[in-house]
Amino acid sequence: MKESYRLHGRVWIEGPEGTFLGYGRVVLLERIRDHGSITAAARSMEMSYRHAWKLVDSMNRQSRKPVVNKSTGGRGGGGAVLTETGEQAIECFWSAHRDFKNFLAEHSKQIDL
Amino acid sequence: MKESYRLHGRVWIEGPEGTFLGYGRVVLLERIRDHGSITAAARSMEMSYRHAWKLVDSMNRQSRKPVVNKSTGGRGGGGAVLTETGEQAIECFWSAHRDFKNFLAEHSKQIDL
DNA sequence: TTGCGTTATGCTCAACCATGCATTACGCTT
DNA sequence: AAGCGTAATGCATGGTTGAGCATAACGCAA
Repeated sequence: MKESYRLHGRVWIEGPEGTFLGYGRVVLLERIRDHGSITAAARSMEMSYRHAWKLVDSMNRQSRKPVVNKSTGGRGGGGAVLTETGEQAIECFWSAHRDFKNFLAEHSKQIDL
Repeated sequence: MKESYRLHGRVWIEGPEGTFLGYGRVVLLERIRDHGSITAAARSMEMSYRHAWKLVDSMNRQSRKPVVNKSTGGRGGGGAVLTETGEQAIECFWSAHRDFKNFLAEHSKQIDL
């Protein structure tokens, strides 16, 4: 009997103001690291800059030390750089996320309906 | 150091058409069992009858055997009764949900930021 | 036959969220 | 001084979701 039912779900890290790190936010951080700007990062994942900026702002506000350093003006107009703290945040989330995926796979087998 | 960050999340059972069983749906099933009608169940949890009906319909469509038996007209105008299959569905979800709660609590301790 | 309470279903409205656009601030480069 | 690309931010728009209202169908009771 094939599994016609599967356990799905989502996890995120909650901070003082609500969501601190979720799947989309972490991917955004990675894109910022790879592209060097919020603009390019947002575009690469088909997210509006407006929204991306708000997410970064939310993460920075809730983190003791900034997750992303933003600069305006200058050489290429400015940009955004992932900090060491941001790198750790990514690691931390993926770790929990990986365990969660295993959790879901394991429990999907136990569904008998 | 107090846990200023905690892992949160949601789980649900996915069926052929998408969500089959989630937290709200299971609570709805329990209320139907306790009240004997979709109307009363919906009211008891401050949900519109419109929405509650759609959820029940969705669950019945995706289940091999109906989760709720509905009848129109008659003694009290009709009503809704939770089936044995529905009872098992509730059990199945709470089981996964309970394990998930433990998972979240356990991993919340491991967040170091 | 009339009345009642529930299921069943369509339609409109409000809230929320993200998109998209417009505009300003910024600081290096030329 | 002028230009460039990005951060920063307000405002209008569109899509989705559930609430709320209106109405019909149903079947038993009085």
